[in-house]
Amino acid sequence: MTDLPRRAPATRVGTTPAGRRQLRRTLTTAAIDLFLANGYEATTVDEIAAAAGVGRRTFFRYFGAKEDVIFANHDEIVAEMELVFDAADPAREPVEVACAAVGLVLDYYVADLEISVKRFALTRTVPTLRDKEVATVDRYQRVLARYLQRRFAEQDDELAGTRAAIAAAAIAAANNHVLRRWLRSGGKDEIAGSAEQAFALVIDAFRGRDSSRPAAAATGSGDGAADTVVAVMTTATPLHEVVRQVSAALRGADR
Amino acid sequence: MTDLPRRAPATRVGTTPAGRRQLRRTLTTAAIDLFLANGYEATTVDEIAAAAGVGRRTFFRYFGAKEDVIFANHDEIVAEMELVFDAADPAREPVEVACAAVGLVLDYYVADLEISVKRFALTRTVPTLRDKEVATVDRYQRVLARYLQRRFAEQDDELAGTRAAIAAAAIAAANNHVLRRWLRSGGKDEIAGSAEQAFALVIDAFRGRDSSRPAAAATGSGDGAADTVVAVMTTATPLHEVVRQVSAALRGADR
DNA sequence: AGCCTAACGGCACTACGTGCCATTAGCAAG
DNA sequence: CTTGCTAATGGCACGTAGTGCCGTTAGGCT
Repeated sequence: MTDLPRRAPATRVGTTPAGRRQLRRTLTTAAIDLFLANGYEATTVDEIAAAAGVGRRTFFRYFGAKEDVIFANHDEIVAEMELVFDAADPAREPVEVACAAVGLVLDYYVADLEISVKRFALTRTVPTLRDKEVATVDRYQRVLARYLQRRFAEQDDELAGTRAAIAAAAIAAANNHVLRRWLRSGGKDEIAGSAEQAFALVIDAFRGRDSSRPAAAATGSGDGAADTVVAVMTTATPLHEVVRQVSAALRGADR
Repeated sequence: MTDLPRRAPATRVGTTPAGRRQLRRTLTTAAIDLFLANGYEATTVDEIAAAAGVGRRTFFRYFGAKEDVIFANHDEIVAEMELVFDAADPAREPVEVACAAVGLVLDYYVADLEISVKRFALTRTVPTLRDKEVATVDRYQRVLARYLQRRFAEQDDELAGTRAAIAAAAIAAANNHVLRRWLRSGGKDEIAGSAEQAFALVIDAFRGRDSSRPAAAATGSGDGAADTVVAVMTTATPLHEVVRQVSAALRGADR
């Protein structure tokens, strides 16, 4: 008789994909702000859900665990990385392709500066979240390693597996290092250049030794101790392309 | 009156360090066997404690969390790695020293083949444990990175931080790759040789480049829509240095 | 023999994560 | 407009991890 109805539920936003995305984001921002204000452990899922205007049970339908709430969309990024692999020029250096793919992670972070910086403050402070982030990075890294392993195996590299694992780790580390430095600056530093610089270190270290590729950069060779390379390009050329060209040219010079 | 005493507690083993180590090990092996038999999630801490003949509360005095029980002594390993760094010949290649230090991890795993193999079966299967292991590896990696950063900075490497992070990741990845392959073979494969081989890949990739000096990149600016950059350098110049110069030049050209 | 420190067990409590179910918003069809 | 269906949501209950607290007592010391 006096069955008090449980409660009038808020409007049903999860029916449309856009609505789901919106609510996910609302939950994420609410959680981040609460974490920063009161601490991660001290914040309960109930509070997050209440701040977002939904029930606790709904929170767990959107995020499998409390710690997941600040790491939005790693699945999307992985899927996009796979697309990069599929679309990549098969003649291009595998490590370069992998660097380009992992660069997508940077893009995602840059696109959401506000959240990225706050998340960084949390992952630096809260061990649980740090570990979770490390695990996330490890997933990217395994995707990279699988791709590199395929490519290296094509090149008859008898150490393809080992080299792929090492190179993937190096690429992920380069990405993370640049990313963290940028986040520590609050997103103010220049990032594209330092990313290219860091990736260049990796590419330089793990260049395949399948010798030359055609290059737009000309190599004027002397037969002295050090050959000379003259590269001409316009400032409209994206930096990563510059690096690719110069790298190829130097490789062509049997460096 | 009939105050039934809580229970006759088992003999108090934790008073001596040797006793504590023994009980830790008992808990670890009991946990591993239960995990393998019934699954990680399905095994409760109560069951583990009971199997080891102690109370649930005591379990949490020995391990901070359920997932920690299968990862014994990472603190010891880190401490030992620091010792290796302190005792290392300062003239030796930093990356080599770091490889030697991380080799200690291999030693620990080899010394406990039985547990190592079982733990591996778990970390391969249970996501929670996998993530925990990844986090553990990340701690080693940071220790390596700090050491390498110091050493690289001594060598006036202006990219010491970046290079250290990348090299540390590569070293850790090499170690893990070899370790996992060995564990997958049940500890039957030869390991010392493949470890040397993998480390050689890393050492080769990150050999110190104290030889060459940079060549300046000149920026010839036109005031058209796209400026032109002419970079002149020798092939002895390491690629990362080339990139740095070009990047700086392009940035200087108000890119 | 008597004390003292601390290892241990038990209890209670909070919060996470999940299965289950009733409710009902939003939509499609008549 | 009405009816019916689907699924998003909220509430409830339950198991369990992890923690604070306290009483008990083993093992060592004087």
